[in-house]
Amino acid sequence: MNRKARQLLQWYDTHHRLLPWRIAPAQRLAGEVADPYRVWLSEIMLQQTTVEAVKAYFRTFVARWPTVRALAAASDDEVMRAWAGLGYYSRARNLKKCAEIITGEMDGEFPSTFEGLKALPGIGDYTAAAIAAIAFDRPAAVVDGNVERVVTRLFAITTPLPAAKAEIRATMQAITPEIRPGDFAQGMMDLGATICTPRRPACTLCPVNDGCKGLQGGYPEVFPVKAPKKKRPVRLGAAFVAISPGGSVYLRKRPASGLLGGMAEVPCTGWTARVDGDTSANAAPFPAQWSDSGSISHVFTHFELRLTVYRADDIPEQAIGAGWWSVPDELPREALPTVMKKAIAAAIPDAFKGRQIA
DNA sequence: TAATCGTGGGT
DNA sequence: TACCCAAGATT
Repeated sequence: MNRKARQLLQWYDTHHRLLPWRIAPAQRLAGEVADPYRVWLSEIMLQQTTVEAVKAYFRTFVARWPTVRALAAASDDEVMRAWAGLGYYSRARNLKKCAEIITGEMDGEFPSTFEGLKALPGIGDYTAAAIAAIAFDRPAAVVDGNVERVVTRLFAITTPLPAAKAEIRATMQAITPEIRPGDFAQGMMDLGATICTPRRPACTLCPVNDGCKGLQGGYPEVFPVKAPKKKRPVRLGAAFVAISPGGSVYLRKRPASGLLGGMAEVPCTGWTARVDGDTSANAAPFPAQWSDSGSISHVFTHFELRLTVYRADDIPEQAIGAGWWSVPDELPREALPTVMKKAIAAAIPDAFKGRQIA
């Protein structure tokens, strides 16, 4: 085993984070192996998402669906409702698809190889390598944002991301040990999350500082070098909150693909990342006494959306298109993305009973 | 390769 | 305020 891997594993043994999806150290030392289902579920949830945000969702999911078979047996809507608020909703759609494939075509067993895992929906290079290493003890090169930072610093890689990805992966592969590859991968990520941080890394506490080219150069924090990013446009639109005499809100389902695909919404004008929508009450989905309830702003990855919110009361609970009327008690359990909860809360301040929306 | 795809927290 | 960042995948 190479020197860096040995140092990193020794550090991980005493400094690893205790997380709900990891097996306890004592169990690990006793030879117990991680449950591939829990590893997979956590890795999907953790894609571009902070550990803190994932913890509660992970606990909810495993309590409700303890096995991949249980998840496969759930309805699409149940899964989308449970995922609401976590973002990147294609992950939830692919999660369900993947569970169905594993249950229906693989006898409930996850593939144990990188290639087999990567062929499944929602599993790309990172996730396939992570599951292979953590759940199946395969020496796959696990490269996430933490590893990109740690590796570019260790080896002073000056190629900008994303062009540097191939070089980083090859370097990670070269230092990944045959023994304990899963712990090595998790150790690299823990190191990036706690010591080798984006700003002001704690190099004096780093277990591999003796061989770090970035530290030797004097400015480890300049790594990884990244290509310049474009600025985020502002888009406009309107949202319409129709309320029945009983306090129900009219909702409809968004198209299965694209932004917020498959999630619930209040009727909106046709805003997209590229095009503004109408912001006037004239654009309402049906005629009513629409009154201005102010506006909300929501920041997506690639654009900012400003919605003018309109409200209309005492609308009879009649059929309108393909939507449905959601009673007050059900509203918090609908598959509403955060931007829609904000819009509804602008029109009905206590719609979510003071619960934290964002 | 470049866009698309959420949300929350930190500085 | 305005960025940056977070266990990326898909098209």
